[in-house]
Amino acid sequence: MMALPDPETFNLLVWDIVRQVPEGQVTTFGQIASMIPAPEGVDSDGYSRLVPRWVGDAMNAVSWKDDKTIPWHRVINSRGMISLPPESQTAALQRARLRHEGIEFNGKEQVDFDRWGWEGPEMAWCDEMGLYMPKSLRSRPADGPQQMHLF
DNA sequence: CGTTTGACTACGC
DNA sequence: CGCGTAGCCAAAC
Repeated sequence: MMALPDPETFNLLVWDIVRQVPEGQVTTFGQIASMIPAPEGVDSDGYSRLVPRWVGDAMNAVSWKDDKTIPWHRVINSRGMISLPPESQTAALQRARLRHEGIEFNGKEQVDFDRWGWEGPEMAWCDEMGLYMPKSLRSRPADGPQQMHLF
């Protein structure tokens, strides 16, 4: 698919991906970056090495104008934390929105990816967009708030 | 123009 | 584990 597009086009693509993240789930800058093919090819494990920092730039542009069609608050860093300055107004807004969607933070202000991490978009959508399927952020099946007994 | 600075990550002590 | 560092490239200084 396309080589690395100009920044404007790149942002549009990133925003399209972010729009796929369902309410009540989170993704990371790195996970999004790994979906986008880079001109220099892919890693040994099949994923592109696109600089996740650009994804951060794209998110910064959104939160600035607070485009309501883009759930920018669902994008956090690989440590499971909000990546904005902790004291900033924007960080507070992001945290409030995530809490409102039922996402919890542990004592270290981290989100548990095993419970709220996005597993990526539908494969059909990726094919259509010419993107890689990302690795799931979950290392084990999500155990809901209360797990169900099978007898 | 050279420098500095990022909503980042992976890796090594 | 936690913290420091190197590597990334575009944008702002």
